[in-house]
Amino acid sequence: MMNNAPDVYAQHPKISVAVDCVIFGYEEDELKLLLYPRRFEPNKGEWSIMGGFVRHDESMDVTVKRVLKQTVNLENIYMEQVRAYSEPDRDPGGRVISMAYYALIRIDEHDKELVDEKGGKWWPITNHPEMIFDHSQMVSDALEKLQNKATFNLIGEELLPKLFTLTQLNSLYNAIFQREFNPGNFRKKLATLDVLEKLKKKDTQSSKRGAFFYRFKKGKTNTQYERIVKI
Amino acid sequence: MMNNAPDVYAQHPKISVAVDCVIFGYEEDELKLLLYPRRFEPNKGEWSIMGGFVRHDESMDVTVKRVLKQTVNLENIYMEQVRAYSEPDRDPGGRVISMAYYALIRIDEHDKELVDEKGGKWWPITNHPEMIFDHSQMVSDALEKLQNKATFNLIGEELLPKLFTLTQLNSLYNAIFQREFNPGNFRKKLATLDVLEKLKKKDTQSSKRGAFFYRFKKGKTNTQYERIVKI
DNA sequence: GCAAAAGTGTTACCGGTACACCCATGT
DNA sequence: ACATGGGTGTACCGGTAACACTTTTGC
Repeated sequence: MMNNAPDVYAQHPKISVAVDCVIFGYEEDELKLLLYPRRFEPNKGEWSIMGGFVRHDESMDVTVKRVLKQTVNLENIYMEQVRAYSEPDRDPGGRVISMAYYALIRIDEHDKELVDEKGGKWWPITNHPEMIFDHSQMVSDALEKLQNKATFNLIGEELLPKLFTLTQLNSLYNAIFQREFNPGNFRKKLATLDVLEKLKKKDTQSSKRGAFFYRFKKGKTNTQYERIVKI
Repeated sequence: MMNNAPDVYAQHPKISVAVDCVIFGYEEDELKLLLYPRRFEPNKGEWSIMGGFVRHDESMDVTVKRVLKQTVNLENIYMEQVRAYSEPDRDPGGRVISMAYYALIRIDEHDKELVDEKGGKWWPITNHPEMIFDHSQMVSDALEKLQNKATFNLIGEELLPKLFTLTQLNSLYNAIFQREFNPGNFRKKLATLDVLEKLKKKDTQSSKRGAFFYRFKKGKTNTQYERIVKI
């Protein structure tokens, strides 16, 4: 396409390149991921994460954005590269190199009808089915990346409602790391970070006393390098 | 090639896929990287890291191994994926998606003649020339990855001689992080890790008293999850 | 009053840091 | 003897973990 001369590039093999995106959401105190039944052979009907092929005019980031738009009808999603999977025989249907990503979305904001239409289903990270090819590996690598991210940045903005309580944030961290952080110590740690803004309003959904709502301070998002939890 | 039926895969674009490898070495108390003058247009003669195209029957790891064999004539090299670079216009010569890797080698063990032949040159990480395309970005991303690795694993086995002193290891860490770690505290930290084996022999090259040689314990390599240095 | 979740206070401990100091040896 | 790098000891400080305790409110 861009070649206009006898070209060293032209003699090299070309390969189908895809992205596969682990879509994480948070609901009912659980970290969940969105899986789809594969729509064509090979392995038709088995569970997989959503993916798409990289087009000639797209960077991989753009491909993922397009896939997310088509999948959950959301834009401006937080996402991150996980790693590339390139074993020649990883996909029995043909030679495809795939770059895994993970994305964080608010489950309550996504397009449920669109997901239903394509047979998508949210699964708890602690209890999901086996997936095609190396997708199970992608999921576990993505979770590891997410945990790493959550260690050095206070995440939650992309997964929680815009207003949330410290208890909810605590529960999110419990779900991500699959362990219980001490509520007292967790909120003391948060207090040192200067990323959250306390509001006057209270959430009375889950307690009689009510818990103050918080939100992320503008401009502080994803700019922290604090260590949130110990490894 | 593997297609044998009307195939959904066949309709998708195919793209040239390359790997580019940041080769790190350690010499004269400095972390260095190996750069080459590009051998063809566009940007012929400008500095670049070594790369190669992924063949149909190769995983990316295998491609890197092949490139390293051809470049420095070494095998069984420690290497790690950095990230993918996929902007459509990143390479003015054509559409190429590149996966960046870094590799760690012992400078004194590599094939200097082979490197010379191709115009390769070792540059200190603190003072290297501008590179083609996004290679400068690859180098800085690779260094960040290496620092991250060195934070949670005691590295050195791949960069230092088989026998080394704690002072040398200290200097390596200084070079990687571009700061001075306190020698007393550094060696106390090492003592808690149970990865190094103290030998009876002493190195008398750089001091009158002599410093004990150490080596990495078998089986402990790259299996540590300790935090070596604070971020 | 009591249960239940929100939120605070107290204390002990561990690990990092800074830095002073001792050790061994060639010249 | 003294300079030089190797190596050890110590004292302080801050963050973390464990956990007891108080607050608020609906029932």
